[in-house]
Amino acid sequence: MDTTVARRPGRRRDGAKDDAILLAARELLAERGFDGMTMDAVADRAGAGKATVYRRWPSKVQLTVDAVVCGGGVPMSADEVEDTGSLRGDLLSVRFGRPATNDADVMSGLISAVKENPEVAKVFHEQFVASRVRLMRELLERAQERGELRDGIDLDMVAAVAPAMISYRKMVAGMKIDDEFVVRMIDDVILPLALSRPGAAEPLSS
Amino acid sequence: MDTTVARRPGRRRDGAKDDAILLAARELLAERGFDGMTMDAVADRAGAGKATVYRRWPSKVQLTVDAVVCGGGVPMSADEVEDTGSLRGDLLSVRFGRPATNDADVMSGLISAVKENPEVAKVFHEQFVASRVRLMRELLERAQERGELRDGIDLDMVAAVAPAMISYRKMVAGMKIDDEFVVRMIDDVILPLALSRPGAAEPLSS
Amino acid sequence: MDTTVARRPGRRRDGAKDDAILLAARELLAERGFDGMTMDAVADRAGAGKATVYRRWPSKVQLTVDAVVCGGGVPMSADEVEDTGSLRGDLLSVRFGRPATNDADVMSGLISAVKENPEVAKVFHEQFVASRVRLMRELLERAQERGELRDGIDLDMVAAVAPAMISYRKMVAGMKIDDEFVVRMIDDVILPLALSRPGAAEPLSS
Amino acid sequence: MDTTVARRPGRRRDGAKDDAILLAARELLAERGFDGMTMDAVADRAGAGKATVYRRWPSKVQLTVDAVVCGGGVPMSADEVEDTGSLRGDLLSVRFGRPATNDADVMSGLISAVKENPEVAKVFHEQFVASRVRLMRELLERAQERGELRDGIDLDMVAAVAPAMISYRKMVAGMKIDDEFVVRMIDDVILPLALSRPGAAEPLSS
DNA sequence: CGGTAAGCGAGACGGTACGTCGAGTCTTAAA
DNA sequence: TTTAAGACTCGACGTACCGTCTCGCTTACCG
Repeated sequence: MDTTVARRPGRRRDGAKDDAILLAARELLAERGFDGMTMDAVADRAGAGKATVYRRWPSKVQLTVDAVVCGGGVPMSADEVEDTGSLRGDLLSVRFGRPATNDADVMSGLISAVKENPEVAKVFHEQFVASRVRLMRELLERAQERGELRDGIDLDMVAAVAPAMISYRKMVAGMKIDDEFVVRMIDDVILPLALSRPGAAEPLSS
Repeated sequence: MDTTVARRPGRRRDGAKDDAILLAARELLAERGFDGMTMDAVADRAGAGKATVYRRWPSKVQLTVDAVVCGGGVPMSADEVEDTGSLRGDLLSVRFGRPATNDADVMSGLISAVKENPEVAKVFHEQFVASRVRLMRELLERAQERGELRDGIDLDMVAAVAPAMISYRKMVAGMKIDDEFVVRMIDDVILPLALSRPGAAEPLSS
Repeated sequence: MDTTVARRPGRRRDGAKDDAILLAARELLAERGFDGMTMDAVADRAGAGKATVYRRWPSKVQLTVDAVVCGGGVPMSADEVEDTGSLRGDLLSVRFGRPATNDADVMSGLISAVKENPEVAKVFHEQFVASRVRLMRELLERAQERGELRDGIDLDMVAAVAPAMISYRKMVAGMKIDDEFVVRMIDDVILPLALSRPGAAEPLSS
Repeated sequence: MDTTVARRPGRRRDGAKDDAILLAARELLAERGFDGMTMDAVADRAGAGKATVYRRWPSKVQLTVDAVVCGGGVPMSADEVEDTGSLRGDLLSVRFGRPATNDADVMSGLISAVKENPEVAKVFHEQFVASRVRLMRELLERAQERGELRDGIDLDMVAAVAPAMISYRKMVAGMKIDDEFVVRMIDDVILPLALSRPGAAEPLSS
């Protein structure tokens, strides 16, 4: 076992630099978009040399991905979401897309990066697609155990609806995601689609 | 007699060049992606000089937008969609997103463009968001007149579901849009959401 | 004689335009140099279209040559120079380079043009080299007939000295040609070189 | 201890690149002329990127000036010219303008540059005017000490004659500078002008 | 405890695309 | 048929950015 084998000599990497670089990248991405986030600017703002940046990340897109990923405040599992007793309550407590203030600003910057590099696409997909869909699916399954859902529901499809509508609104339509929209989406789309009593928002509690 | 003020002199722009340039741009965009779509290459393939391209479009992103927009094979109005007698039939005959061979390849290039330029965003939004949502809404209204839809439906929200799911799948998830997906989306999401207890869903609530 | 044969139909060339174009060219050449004198600017200032310019002159360099040539106020022959009775007097009355105020400004613009086009070089040579050298030579011959010159003189070489020194001073050294310089050149170079009595400027009149 | 202020960090410019670029520029200038000397071509031949070229020279004309200047094979001082014992011998051993293979091809490109930029003009003047005139003057002074020169000579004017005639012949007349011309210029112009009745000229005045 | 291997900020490097601009040609409606 | 206006092709210019490489310095381990 060479877990600690003869530690290589030389100066160790400054762990704080990773954070500084990621922060600089996130800020610039949000401020100026993907193209505006030049590597020189990132290094400069992070107080680092370009070589330091490239020693840690092999390319701009990889850095971008990590910058975005590291800031993700979205719950990754239903365990992190308190059980409110109803699907509606659970969804409202999550309020997709809200927590990470500029998640979508940053996400749009990634879209082009994703196209170039399949490896990035994989990471991106996991971070921005799968995790959200998975969370959604877990919440739906929790509701299903409660008996809230109608029969014959396609959980995979339904779980994708909310993430799709949110990212579409922000990235494609360019509109902001406020509480009013989220609530309306939940009440007028997700719940009618998922629950067994179409008109009733809280069917089981009655 | 033309009331327009005595046409100013000089050679008129060659309308055919617009088409040639847009076509070249579309082809290159599909073949090589946004970054691979060099302005020199576009001009070259179109048999034009770069100056001619830049006389018509002020920047690469503007050209890209138009190139994508002009090739849109999506029907812009419900009048262009034959009335099959049912919402399901109408939707299947449209199959959003399918006709334009590689909308998404092209669209991803636009996302960054949208961020940079509000003017681009406006055009983009109209072409890629509003038109599809509008078409969807018209089809829903047609179904409503037939009495297919359930009461209290939020047409605006429902109309946005299909476009959102399709663009999300293409751009964010990076998966392709095949017939199987479209049919499943229609049957498992759109119709359950819109119709007044269609097919198998109805018996359950009785 | 077909001086008026069945006059061709259509609009006749506007003779005044030639002058306007040449004037514009000369002005721009003097103001901004050869590169700064763009054909668009020439056409614009002359109130003409570019096609009109190119119908009359086949290229920028040709126009430049003509623009320079047309303004040339240098005597082309010794006949135009009054016989003052001495070489010194003749030379002073010519004062090479002085008449056309910005001859050399314009000439320097031509140098690069000359390199590109042998045809231009021919015209240029005739206008700026041969004519001046020829004039100089004729004045020297006139002096030789008077018996002013020393024996064994190489007229061709001596005739080239003054034009060379003047253009060198203006184009290469970038200094201006004033009376003081011209007089000094005549008295300290040309006359000592040409006359039979080195120290005496008016040898024969004594 | 070095009093120089703590060298600033970063990779230093590769001095060899300057030479490579200048050489490439000189070659291209000679092969294709000023217009044919593309900056891309210079960078390419020098094995450099365009940015590297522009980091060192702010414009094409500046580079051209330096390219021409650096290659000057003309002696800058009389000390570099062996004392042959006579003015004639000294002059023949210098043979102005000959060594630099194609000074004039290169020089013509500079003329326009000189007009645009006073800073360029300054460098150009020093390199192409002052140095040659200075050298000539020193040779004349050496001759004067030997007692070769006639009295009352205007050294400044005489020193300018040869440079003027050579550049005039090359740049304006477009003729080449061969030995025959140089020898003739020396024997028929410079020496008769400078010497106190040398050879054949002396007997005539006696 | 001093050598040495690595990390560091700075910035030059090769490449390559962008967007501008000039020369010379061609096309149109009007004169 | 000529004119003014201006669009056309071609191709160079100068700028900016990416990812790499090279400096001189600093940091830490290891013999």
